[in-house]
Amino acid sequence: MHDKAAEPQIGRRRDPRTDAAILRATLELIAERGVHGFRTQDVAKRAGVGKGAIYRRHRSKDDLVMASVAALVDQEIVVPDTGSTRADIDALMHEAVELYRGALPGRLMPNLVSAMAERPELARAVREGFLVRRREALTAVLLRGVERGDLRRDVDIELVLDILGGPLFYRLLITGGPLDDQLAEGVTDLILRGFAPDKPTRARSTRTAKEHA
Amino acid sequence: MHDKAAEPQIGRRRDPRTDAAILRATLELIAERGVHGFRTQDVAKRAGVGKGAIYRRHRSKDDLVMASVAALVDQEIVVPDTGSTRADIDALMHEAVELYRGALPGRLMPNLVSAMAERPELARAVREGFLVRRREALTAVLLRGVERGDLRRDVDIELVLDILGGPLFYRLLITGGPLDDQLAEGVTDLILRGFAPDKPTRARSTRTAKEHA
Amino acid sequence: MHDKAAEPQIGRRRDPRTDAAILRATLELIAERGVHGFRTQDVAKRAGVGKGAIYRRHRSKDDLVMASVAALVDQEIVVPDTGSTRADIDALMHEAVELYRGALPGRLMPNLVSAMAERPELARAVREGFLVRRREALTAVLLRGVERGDLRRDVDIELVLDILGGPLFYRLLITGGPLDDQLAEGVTDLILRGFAPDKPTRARSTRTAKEHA
Amino acid sequence: MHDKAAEPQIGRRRDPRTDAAILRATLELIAERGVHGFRTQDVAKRAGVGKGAIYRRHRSKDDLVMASVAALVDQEIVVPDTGSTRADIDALMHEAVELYRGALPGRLMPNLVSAMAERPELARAVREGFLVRRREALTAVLLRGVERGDLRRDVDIELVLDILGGPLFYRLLITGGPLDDQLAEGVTDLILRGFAPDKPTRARSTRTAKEHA
DNA sequence: TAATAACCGAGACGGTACGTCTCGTCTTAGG
DNA sequence: CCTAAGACGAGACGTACCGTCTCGGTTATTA
Repeated sequence: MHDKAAEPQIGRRRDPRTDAAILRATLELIAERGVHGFRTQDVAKRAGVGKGAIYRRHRSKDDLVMASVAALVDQEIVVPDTGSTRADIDALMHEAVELYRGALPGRLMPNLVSAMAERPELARAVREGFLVRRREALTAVLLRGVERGDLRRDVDIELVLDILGGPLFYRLLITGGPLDDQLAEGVTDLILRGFAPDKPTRARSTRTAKEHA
Repeated sequence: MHDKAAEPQIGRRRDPRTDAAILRATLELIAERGVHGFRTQDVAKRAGVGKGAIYRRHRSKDDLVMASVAALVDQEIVVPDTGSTRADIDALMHEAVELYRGALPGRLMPNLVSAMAERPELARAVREGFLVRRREALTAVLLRGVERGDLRRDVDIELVLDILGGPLFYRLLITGGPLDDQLAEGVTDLILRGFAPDKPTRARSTRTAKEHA
Repeated sequence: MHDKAAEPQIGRRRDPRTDAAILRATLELIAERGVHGFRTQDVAKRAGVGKGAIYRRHRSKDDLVMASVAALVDQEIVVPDTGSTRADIDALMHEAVELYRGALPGRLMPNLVSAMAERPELARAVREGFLVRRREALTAVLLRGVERGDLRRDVDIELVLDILGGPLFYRLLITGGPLDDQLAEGVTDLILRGFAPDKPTRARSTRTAKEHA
Repeated sequence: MHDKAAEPQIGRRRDPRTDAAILRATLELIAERGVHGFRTQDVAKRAGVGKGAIYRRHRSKDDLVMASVAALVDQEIVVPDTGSTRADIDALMHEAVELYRGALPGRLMPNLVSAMAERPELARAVREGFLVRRREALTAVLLRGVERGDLRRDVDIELVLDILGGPLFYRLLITGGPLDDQLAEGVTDLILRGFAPDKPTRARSTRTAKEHA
């Protein structure tokens, strides 16, 4: 958003429907013509607003794109609690796969990456406003896994998070490989196996192996 | 290159130093201002050439970007063969970490990602001209690991490659986390442990643990 | 004025101080920045009112300009009657010189001219509401001069009026020459000499009449 | 013109046909839609050029209008020499009347006036580049008239020039009165009669002196 | 006294022209 | 035919301004 300052108490208030219409039109146009293929004038026309209304809210076209993406991904994350560490991780991973397999995030994420590289404050906003929530949810699940004896006590949580998320983004952004359940399950499986406690905790590891089979 | 056809035999010949200066200036400017943030005019000025010289060689700005990147990544990859699967993987991973920690590729990659998303031919060029070679080197090492009994015979090579590379790009592009040896070794370690053959449980895992320590 | 209709009998009445403040601010801003150089928003700010208050009174910016000018020039003209034709003309001419030498009308007039050229109704308003009164006063004086025998009976009053007023505006608007008493007296003198009755001077008036015919 | 500086010696030269096409299109559009009623984009389209070509030559729309006018009025003035002072003055006056009666100058002059009031350097340019030539031609004719004995030796040339030109502009800009031969001849006649040498008629000058006192 | 209606300042709104900027091409004088 | 410099046509961008509308609140007349 352009003005994060508190709303002025006098004068006509900004119409929230205009806010929404602008973001909505932007997302539609990005999906139709690509991030650099649409015109601000088209956004204005489709949203039924003037260009001024757009630029009052977003300081540039890039900013508009970013805000639209942010609005799109601004959703609650529920920490799953099925009783099974594997099932919990799987739930979050499948959710992520679903999200990025969608048309819009798939087209937007690459541009977001480039914008983040050039604008640190945007990078911070995306990380703190979006990634952190997913990472916190995963962290909660992983810590329960440790408590439950499914994961080693000295597991490097940061590393696990990057291994869970990395391949997903790698395929989305770089290799173009498939974002599917197989990926999600392959990674989850590796984590559970690779970071399983060393000890002779047989019963549990057996169960894990069974679930995999 | 714009004209791959045979060089004309008459008239003044193109100066190869001009070719190089253009590519070099382009890479610098991409790193400084991003793929969409630099201007062809700037490339001309920095390279000390006219815009004509650029467009005689590259048919568009995107083409110029592609050629520059191609020139950058056009380097040999040696497949390491130390006798130890872990050491071989580590060698390749450390090399990659070194590469992306460097100034130019590190700043180039985020911009490249966004450009790739919009230009499939650029994406293909980058994948085939650059990634594929690293992946093939890793694949060779992994297959030797399988032969050697360090990895399961049914290991999903594609998945392993994505798990090896994913976290690296994830930190570079998204989280901003550190690109260091700890990351490289953590991932290598996980792969070797997670995809270790099941049966000969004890001896091997012990050895693996030792190597890690 | 926007609504010439009778004031509504219910609701809050328009504040006459607001009426005046708007006109005053408009005139100041026209003088400062020209007819096309000021903004309605500036008028509102300087008058301490909202834009709505302006547009409730004037249907457009041009209308506002017109009303402001009308308010400015809405002044009585007294027809002088000293007994001397020369003194009467001089009185009116000096008054005019004084008026246009002043800051506001002097700066307003050039802008007004351009606005008049594009808006016939403004031109008419200025002519009828302002010029006509001066011209009528002069006409009265001139007709008395004719009766008194100071001017020829067949004098072209319109032409005399334009010769009296023209040089004044010419200097104000075009040449930038001085608006001073010397100008006023020079023109007055010429009129009295050039349009003096023929009789007392035989040779000359005959020749003039011939040439004119 | 935007850049009065010397043309750079290297690079492509500005196309003089583009210069002319822009001015031509501008004049046409002014005639069709008025000075403020046309759009720069329309000029570009009609001239078959890009907006850049316009703004490379003229720093603003107003500047473009002015340059167009300047091009229009940039014509040689020939000093007439018929042997008759009256005929010489008449020739110049009729020429001026013809000029300002035309559609374009008639529509442009008012705007020029307003622009001159706001931009002293424009005012100077118009005066020195255009008015001065007419005034010099008239001055030459008047001085010959003095030599010839048709005008008083002590005639105030500046005043005469303003009386000759003033009524013309007054009607054009203010009163909207007719610009016709009658006006030209009436003014010429008055000058010749009013500034005729005193000598042959002593009584007159005495009387005039008395009235003035 | 309460309801009603028009006023008020502030400022967001839709619309539209402006002037800037960049791309990829073309033109010039020269190597 | 190459080169550097820079003008060219095209068209999107972000700004500025107009005249309208909305907001919370005030003022005056009617009921």
